[in-house]
Order: sequence, then structure tokens, then C-alpha cells
Amino acid sequence: MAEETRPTDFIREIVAEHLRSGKHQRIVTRFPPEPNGYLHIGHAKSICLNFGIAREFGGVCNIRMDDTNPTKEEAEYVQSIMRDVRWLIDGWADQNIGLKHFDTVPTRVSDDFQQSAIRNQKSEILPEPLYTSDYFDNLYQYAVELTRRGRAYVDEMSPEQTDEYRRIGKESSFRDRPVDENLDLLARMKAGEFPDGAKTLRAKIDMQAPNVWLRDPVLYRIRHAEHHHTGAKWRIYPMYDWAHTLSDYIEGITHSLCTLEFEVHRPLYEWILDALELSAPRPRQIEFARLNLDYTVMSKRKLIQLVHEGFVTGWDDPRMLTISGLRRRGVTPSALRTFAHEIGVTKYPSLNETALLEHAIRNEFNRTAIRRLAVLKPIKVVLTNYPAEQVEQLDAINNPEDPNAGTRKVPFSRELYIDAQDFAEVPPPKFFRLKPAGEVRLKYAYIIRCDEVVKNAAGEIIELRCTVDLESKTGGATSNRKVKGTVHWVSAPHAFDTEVRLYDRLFTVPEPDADGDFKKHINRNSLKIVTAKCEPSLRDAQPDERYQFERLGYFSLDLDSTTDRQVWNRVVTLRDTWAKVAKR
RNA sequence: UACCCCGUGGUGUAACGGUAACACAGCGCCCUUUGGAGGCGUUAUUCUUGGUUCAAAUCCAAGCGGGGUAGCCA
Repeated sequence: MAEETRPTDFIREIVAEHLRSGKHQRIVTRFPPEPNGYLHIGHAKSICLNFGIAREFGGVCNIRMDDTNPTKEEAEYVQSIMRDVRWLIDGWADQNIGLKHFDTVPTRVSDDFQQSAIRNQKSEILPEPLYTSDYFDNLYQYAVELTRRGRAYVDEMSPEQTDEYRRIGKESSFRDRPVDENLDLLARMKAGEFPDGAKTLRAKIDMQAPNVWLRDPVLYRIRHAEHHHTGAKWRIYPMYDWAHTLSDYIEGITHSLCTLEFEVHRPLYEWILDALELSAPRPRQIEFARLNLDYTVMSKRKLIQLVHEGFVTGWDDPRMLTISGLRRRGVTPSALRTFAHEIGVTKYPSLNETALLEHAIRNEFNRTAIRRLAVLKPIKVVLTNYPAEQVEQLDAINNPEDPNAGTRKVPFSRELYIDAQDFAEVPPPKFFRLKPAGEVRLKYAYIIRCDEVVKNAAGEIIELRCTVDLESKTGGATSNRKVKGTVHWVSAPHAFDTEVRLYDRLFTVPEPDADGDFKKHINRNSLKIVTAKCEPSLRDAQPDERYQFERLGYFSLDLDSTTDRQVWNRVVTLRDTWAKVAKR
């Protein structure tokens, strides 16, 4: 399997070296989402990287909610994130997930601290992730320690002034406050004595540093806000750099993998570990390029606009590249993992073609999907020389790629449906399908010839009257006759109707946000709903099964399905070389 | 503007100083009771210029191009 071939990237090389040299005995990575939105395929890349490394090197990947900003985060997102992560790694890295250990918060009390993996019990109750906010006490103690060491101070400048001073490299007049005063002020900040924005705790580094993140970054800000996880306990909240670095340290993370935009934060990450003189082994931050895909947008901000402004039906709209959208559409975790594996991991900010994702899906589904016959846009075909009351049960192969999938019976009768696209009254060149006086094979059945095109008053085609070569059935005398085209069909009296949702890309251009106005490139025809005619055996279709409607694509049952009416999602079309030829 | 990072076929990745490999996409042919799948073939003076070396995609320098950062967001 593709995902089993050994992937080697610069991060895995570093990890392997750290194991070889004995710097670490056991690898601990982490996936640290902020619970302020749904996970998307870019997060999937990160999940596959972090859990993949834990899995390959026999380590652990902690899942930690990076919840340091009470005004932006909500508990409901925690549930969706957990669901998405577990779905994506299920059956693959279950043994490597690091969760909250029986309600015990990790506390690094010794150098050999190690986070334990918790077995995925597959219970209905979602296990609890780790939370940065569980370390708030710890983080505060570290802040006191930093202040005591004279490496931090309480500042009173306004946000605007702080920005301005940072830009020009000027020191705050509060910078050289005595340690005792800083300690006192910090304690009073914590006690809630000051209003929002009145004071901050700042690291005392170097206001002239070329890297602006070293120009006395803010470590704590005052926020009189309720936190989704810690409630009303805190009035000061740590900033990302402080919280993330020390959470990594507390959990014994060995490799802290993040995206490129945090590259300039790394000196600060290391400064924090140094300033506190924290004992080895220390975590190491390594950055990689985030996932970019063509014909889509990836940021949470833009995805949320698509939802709120009604361009899609929700976070799990099958057109959305959120994990929940992909899941609903019918993409499997394994296909997503294969995709993540195939795009690789580098520091080059690339733009990947969505075609690669489609390929990963097709490649897997070709091996696993059950073949069925369905007609999306029916045209009636009447076989004039076939007995009116006769019904044959023909053998059809369930999956030519998998002999064990066996066969099934498909009813055949005098009246059928074929797809409108498989008939042309005035055929273009190289049209191998049905045309007046032309022949075509009905898959698993007979060769037919079109004798007559019947139209209504409006000139629309009502039915095709055809004759069937009665000897041409599989195993028959003329079954091996050379006929250029083969077409799918369904017996009219036996077929049943279903709703089928056909999806196209959400945007019309490869880089919708290149000009800063992605909404004007939205594809208004990204969803088409049709009523399809399906062969009877499809009545038993299962939600977790993937189907190929022959010659059309791969389909999956949508959760809107009821006992009365099935709703299908087209996950991806089949490769269609004829469509390309026809275009020219 | 300052600082940091990155430049290998159309796209993405590999080659770890020894003469450019793989996947996807495209195109052509073969095969086919899915115009699917499969098989075969085809696409690169490794951004530029200089330097080091017997030897450079790999090391060094400059230029050019792209990306990131400059929230009391993460």
C-alpha cells in the first residue's frame, strides 16, 4: 500500500537522528488545534504528519486544545475536532494517541516525564483531549519565575503604543521596574485588579532585535472573560508563544511541528526555554509548509464566510474541504492519509493540484468499490423484438478488481433506460455510443441497434426503439462480436428513483484568493441534483460502503437518506477521456 | 522597509559532492463487455551569474523571483 512505503522527509530525518544519537528515547509529537472552528484538509496533513511520526517511531502524539484566548474559543468545537481526528486516524494510529490520562493533568516534575498513550476504546463517549488551559497554574508559576529572574516586566502602555514602540525599537518607560514591583503587579493582574488592556506582562529581551518577536513580546494580557474550559477562574490569559512553548515542555514533547508562519517565532520559543533554564530534553520546533490546494480556499476565516453567507449548506457540506465535509461526501480516512503521504512535507510553499486528491480517492475506490448500474439522466429504450412479458436475470460482476466480490443478478426486460449522454442523434466524430442505425453493447447484456428516434411535439426525444441481437448475450453465439461502445442501463419496470447530488469544484479559478476577492470566483454550478434510476440491488446499499455507478463515478450514501428515499453523493467522477475528446 | 525562509519537468516530491528519479496531470499507442482499470512510450541545459572542486541540483557569494513575520490572534 502506498501509505506503507517509507516516507522520508526532512522532519522524519531529524527525528530518526535524534533517536539514533540517543537525544530522545521516545518520540512525542502533538496536534494542537485552537477550538475556534472546524478542521480542514490542511489540518489533515498536520494530523497525518504528527500521528504518522508517532506511529512510525513507536511514540505518542498528544492532542491538545490550544485554548489560550477565551474570547474566540468554544467548547462545541472541541467535540467536532475530536470526532474528526479520531475518524482520520482510526485503525491507523489508535495506539499512538495521547489524551488526558484519567483526568490527570500532565505535570513535568522530572526529566524522564513521558506522556502515555491511551488506547482507543471505540466507545461512544469521546475521550478528553489535553488542554493548554489545564496548565494555566503551571504557566503562571513559570511567569512568576521569569519575572523573579528579572527577565519580564509589567508594562502599562496601550496596545497602539506597544506596537509603535516595537516598530521603532524603543523601550517602554516601564521596562526597568524593580523585580518586586513587577511581582506585585503581576499578582494583582491575576487577582483582577485592573481592567482589560490596562497592563501586560512582557518578556525583557531586546527592543533592537532584528526579529520583532524578540522585541519584548507580550506574555500575558488581561481579559475579564469566561473561558470555555476554566470558567471564571482567570482574569489574565497567556499568549501563544508562552503557552505553547511551555505546554510542549510540560508534556515532554520532543518535536513541535508547526507551519511556516511560526518560523520567526522559533528564537522566542528557544529564548523561553533558556530564560527559565529548563532541563533537557527540551522540545524542538520544526516548521513545514502548510497545504495549499488549487480551486479552493483553506483558511478558517474564508471557510466560515462560505458557511455564514450561504454559499454552502454548512461546515459539512460535501463541497467543503473540511474534514467533516470530506467525510460526508464519502471520502475515506485511508484515501486522505494516502493523499497526505503523497504530497510530502517540505518548506517550499507549494500549491498542490486537487487532481492528486482525486487520484488518491479513485485509486482506492477502484480496488474497493462495489459496481452497480444507475442512470442519471434517463432515456427510455424499447426493444421491439424482445418479448413484452419476459424478464431475464443476468449476471453482473460486483468488482472486476476483486474476484472475491462475486456477482449479482440484474433484471433485464423489454423497456430500459440508458443515459442521455450515451445517445446522439447527430454524433460527433469518434462517438462510440448509441446513434441512429448504430449498435452498442449493453453491459452484461445484449447488443442493440437503434432503429427509430421517437419525439414529442416539442421535438424532444421520448424513446428509442431498438432491436436486440438475441444471440449476443454473454456466452451467446454472437457475444464476441466487435462493437465499439458499451453502455450502462437499467430495466425500466425494475428500477427505482434516488436523489443524486453531483458536485463540482467550489471555485472557478486555481487561486480564488489571489486577487483578494475569493467570493467573486465562486462556482455557482458546484451542485447539481438529479433523480436517478437505479438497479434493484442498490436498495440494500450501506452508508459505509462505496459504490461505483458504472461509467459514471464513485458514489456514497448521504446522511440525508431516509427509508423512503436514498440520497447519493458523487464522491468523484471516473476519469473521462471521452469528455476531453468531446471538448475539442 | 526590516528580518527570516524557500527556488529541481505543467504540478508536487526524490537524489545527502560522482553526472537528474518517482507520482500526478497532459499527449500518443496497445488492450478493454466501464472511452474505467491496466500496459508501453513521451515531457528538465535543476532561477541567473560568478566562485570552490577532478567533479556541483547539492558547498560559497551576489542578483532575481516567491512566501512569511512586524495583534494585548493562534
